[in-house]
Amino acid sequence: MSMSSTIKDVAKHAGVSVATVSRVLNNLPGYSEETKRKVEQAVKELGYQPNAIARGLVNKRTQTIGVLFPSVSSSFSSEILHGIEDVAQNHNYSIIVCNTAEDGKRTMKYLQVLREKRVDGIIFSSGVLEPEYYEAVQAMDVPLVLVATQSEFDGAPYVKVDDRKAAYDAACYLIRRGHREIAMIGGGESDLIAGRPRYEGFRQALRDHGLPLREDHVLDGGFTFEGGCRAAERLLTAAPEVTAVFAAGDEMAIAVISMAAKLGIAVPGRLSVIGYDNLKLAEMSNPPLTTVAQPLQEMGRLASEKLIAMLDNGETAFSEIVPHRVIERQTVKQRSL
Amino acid sequence: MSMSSTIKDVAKHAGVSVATVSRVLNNLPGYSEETKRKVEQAVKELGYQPNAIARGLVNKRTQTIGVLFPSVSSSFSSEILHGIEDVAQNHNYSIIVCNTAEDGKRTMKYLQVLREKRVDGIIFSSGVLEPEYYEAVQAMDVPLVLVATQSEFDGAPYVKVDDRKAAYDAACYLIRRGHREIAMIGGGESDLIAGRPRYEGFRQALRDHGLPLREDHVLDGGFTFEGGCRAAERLLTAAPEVTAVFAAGDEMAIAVISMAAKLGIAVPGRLSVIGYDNLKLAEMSNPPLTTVAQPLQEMGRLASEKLIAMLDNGETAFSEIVPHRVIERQTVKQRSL
DNA sequence: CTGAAAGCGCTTACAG
DNA sequence: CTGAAAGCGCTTACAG
Repeated sequence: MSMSSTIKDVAKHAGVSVATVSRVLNNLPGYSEETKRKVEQAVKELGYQPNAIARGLVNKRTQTIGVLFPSVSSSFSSEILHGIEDVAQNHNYSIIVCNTAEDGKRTMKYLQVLREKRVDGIIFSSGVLEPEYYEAVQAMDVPLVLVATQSEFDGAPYVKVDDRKAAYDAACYLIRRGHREIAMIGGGESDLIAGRPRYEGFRQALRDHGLPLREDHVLDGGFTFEGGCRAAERLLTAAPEVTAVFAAGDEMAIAVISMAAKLGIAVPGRLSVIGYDNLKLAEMSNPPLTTVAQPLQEMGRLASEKLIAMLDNGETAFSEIVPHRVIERQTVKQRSL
Repeated sequence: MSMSSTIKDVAKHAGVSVATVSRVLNNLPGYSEETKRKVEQAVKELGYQPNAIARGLVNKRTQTIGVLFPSVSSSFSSEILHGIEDVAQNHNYSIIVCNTAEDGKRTMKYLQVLREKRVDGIIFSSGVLEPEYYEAVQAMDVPLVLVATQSEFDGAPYVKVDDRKAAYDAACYLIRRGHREIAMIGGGESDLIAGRPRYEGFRQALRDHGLPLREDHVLDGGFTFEGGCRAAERLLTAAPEVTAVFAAGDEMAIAVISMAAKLGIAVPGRLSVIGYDNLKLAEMSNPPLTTVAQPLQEMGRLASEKLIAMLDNGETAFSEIVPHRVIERQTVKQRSL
């Protein structure tokens, strides 16, 4: 094939200098209509494509953003990615996806790669931003935005839901529906981002409604379907008095439903369940899952917009708490009091 | 912050030439242990990070791969992406994700961006490779690998399952389990990649077993949950005689289950269903979904490996049909004959 | 074993 | 309105 042509070829072909070609290509001022025409003609005839790498070298801008996910195949991450990618693409940025697998070594290696590749900015999704990570991005001197997580570091604005409040609302929803013996399956107290705060919100709701807090009704499902199954089995066999459970993640909620079915417990007939996230599988659940929704795609969009505003307009970004809301479907029953 | 240092700074600091620094950085021959030590020392002291953009400009290699998906938030795509990303990362390649949204304009625009950014290769996932797309990547002169799709173009090796055979096997499975009145909900005859072939396999299986082919038992669910619901509703209300349905996609299979539940039809008691794909939601289904599995993550890995073998070793890649298999869970019942 | 120099394909003062 | 030249940060013959 024809060797891909360069700006030099275009200049020669059009009978002008490379400087002039560069100007018309970049819509800078300083050339006649006539030269513009000649250049555009030459570009077309040669099928010229600018080399973004060369451009990046001089501009020190690559028009690419690095995005770090703890897992790239989860429905949770892909929704966020979708939002990020969409606005990025509209603003002429490309996305490099990085799967950290929640592994420190891998994360640091990726940060290194992103640095060498000179990405313009970084989005860090849903994990804890270790000091080590933070320092690494500080060192690369590019803006950082967090999504579905938060941190106390300066210059690390985040966009997320108020987890505590969302969990609080989930519990209140159950209480309003007449439930008194409510259990919770969460992601583990040691997870300070998505674990602990939801337990706290849950406990607070019970307290505020004068309901007794039974710690044996508060379990850890580790945010996975399997963990949710184990926790649900333990709960449902040991505590027949509970009429409702709040699972702080849809996969765990689905696990509760599955386990209930296996144990012959009707949902929502004998057991109500409310989830968290509103993943796509929530509406595909059988019965369809009532859950508190995080606007994941929108969160991705916002994070992307904030980062790009910093990049393109030098704006400073502020953290943003996005609204959650409970989506009523068919897994919660109204109990007569 | 300190301006990020360059190879020149390192050279000066170590008291050698940039050529020498480049050599030790790239493990080329030609320097004493002593200089190597000095250079490494300087690198460390300055916190030097090579600039991959500059390197890319001269090497004409960016160590990045562009991956095109029709949808980036589907469970299907994310599994493939996961596999691709994993092997890419192990071979020092980064992934730029592109969401084509199955839109021609968007796809072409992305191809253009990938060209300007000088990606080393392209993976095209699960859609039809239009001639226009093919020509665009031909013009960029980089290797291309297809995954979960195929095409007749030269130099477009693919890795996929044998859709026709997989559908054939799904139907056979149902037949072996004693079913005679079998329906199918597919993705539409006009989809030549994942639609038509599966209908063909299905029909062939019935024919080979001397079962009558009722075209009113063959519907189009468009590969979506909603489409699956509509098709299932139509089918289940109009054809009470069917005892089993093959849904050529897990989401549609789940839709059948949901619709059956809504209609008071027990699964698998009165209706058996087998899906296709083995997405994560298949095991979370209630009851757990029997389905024919495509090894999506592995397919992504293979595609990535093939592309990288072409890139790094100049190997030529061949198309590969990967094995499918039916995963038995709990939605198909054995009927006594 | 080592360095000076050209070159990758652009952009951007600077001078006219 | 236009061009010559320097420079972005590397790699790679070439010469020694």
